[in-house]
Amino acid sequence: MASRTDTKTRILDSAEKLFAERGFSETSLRLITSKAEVNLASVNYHFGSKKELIRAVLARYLDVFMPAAANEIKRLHLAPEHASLNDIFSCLIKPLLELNKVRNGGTIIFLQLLGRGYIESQGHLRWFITTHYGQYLTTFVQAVSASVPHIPPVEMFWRLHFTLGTMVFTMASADALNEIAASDYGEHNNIEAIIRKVIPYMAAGVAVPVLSN
Amino acid sequence: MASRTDTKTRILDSAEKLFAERGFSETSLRLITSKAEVNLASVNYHFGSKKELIRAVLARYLDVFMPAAANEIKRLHLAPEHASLNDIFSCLIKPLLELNKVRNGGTIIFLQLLGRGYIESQGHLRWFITTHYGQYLTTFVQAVSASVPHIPPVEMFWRLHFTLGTMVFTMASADALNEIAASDYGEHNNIEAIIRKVIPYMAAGVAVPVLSN
DNA sequence: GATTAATTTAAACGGGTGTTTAAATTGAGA
DNA sequence: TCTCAATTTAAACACCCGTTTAAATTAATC
Repeated sequence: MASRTDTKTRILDSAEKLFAERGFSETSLRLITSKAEVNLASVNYHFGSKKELIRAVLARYLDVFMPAAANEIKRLHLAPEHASLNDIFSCLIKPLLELNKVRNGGTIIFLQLLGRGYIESQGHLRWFITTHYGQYLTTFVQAVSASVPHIPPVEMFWRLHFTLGTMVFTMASADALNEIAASDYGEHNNIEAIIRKVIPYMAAGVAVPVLSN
Repeated sequence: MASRTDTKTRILDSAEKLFAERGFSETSLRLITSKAEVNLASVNYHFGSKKELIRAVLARYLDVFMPAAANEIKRLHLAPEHASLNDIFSCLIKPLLELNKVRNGGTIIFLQLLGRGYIESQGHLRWFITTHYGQYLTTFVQAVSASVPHIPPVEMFWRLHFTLGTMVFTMASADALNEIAASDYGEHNNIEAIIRKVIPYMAAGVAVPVLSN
């Protein structure tokens, strides 16, 4: 049933790297299959279409990350003291970094894929994520809301999307930013360092008091 | 020299709307020219190439916005008291909203174009903006840095890019977010309301004290 | 009004895209 | 070992893209 390395796996491995680097619509199936050293038609044979390949690439990470993240949040709530926003965001670091064990560079690939997915207006990905992993998202949103009860729901809706934008944009351009930081300031960051930089920024923004003007 | 409405203008008007809505690479010249009711080849005749059209579309806004923004920042510094981060960010609101007078919906179109430009990895736009408007950007960065002197330059570099990501992502998905906010919370925001929501979020993130861990 | 330059036009060019087809090959199960 | 299903392959399909060409049209100058 399987050849050298599973053709399906070779395609997924090649696709996720290219998708993360250059985005979905900028990556052709011909490039993916040539890097994977498989036949062009095998993508449609195994996945049906490019859209379904994109979803499969993301699902491979979401299936690992989402349960692990939800678990961390649940554990956080077992502690008696009130969890801070920083705690909630920070407890996602471990599940994120563990993606590096699943695959080399898995963490940044996952975050970049997520970024590309939300940036490229392809609605099918938004739909796919919310219908398949919506429960996990709800858990997260509720945890955040509970930790800053002074923020009304509508305001929280906006701020969480601001946060999504911050994260997504940062990760999509992480490589470029890291290069500039290295050449201009001599600072070399790995993905964990960048995550640890962005969390306080996002937490402060979400928690800032609402002004009535 | 000019026909009905200048062909050049018809192309620019049609292009900026489509570019803002669906991104640069997802918008074909054929779509632009058919909506503008001009011939396909006229784009290459008047602008040379698609890339140069993209730059021309952005330049039309940057040439208005950048000097106006720099002027506001200069005026801010004439006041004796120390300008807060919120003040600095907020003084960009007026120049932004005045783009609505230049063209209908100009403000959001400009911000979305900016977002698309930074999101799509097309390096030629980054280069174009920094070489043609770099002095204005420097003015802005210096004003921000001076208002929160406790943030070291490297950290400021990262946080300003977090801010760029927040802004850019929010504007690129402003229409979608507004629809959700309306249907889920009954809240209808115009572009100014969204800007006034995101500024405190960004200001809080940029100013948050750096933790030594 | 004739001449010349600027602009518009329809058509084609060369290349890339995702997808489909039908034949060839491979791998198990009987 | 033969059979039949799963997989791989090369080729073609139909379509979209940005750009170029050369002829037709329009506008401006003398």
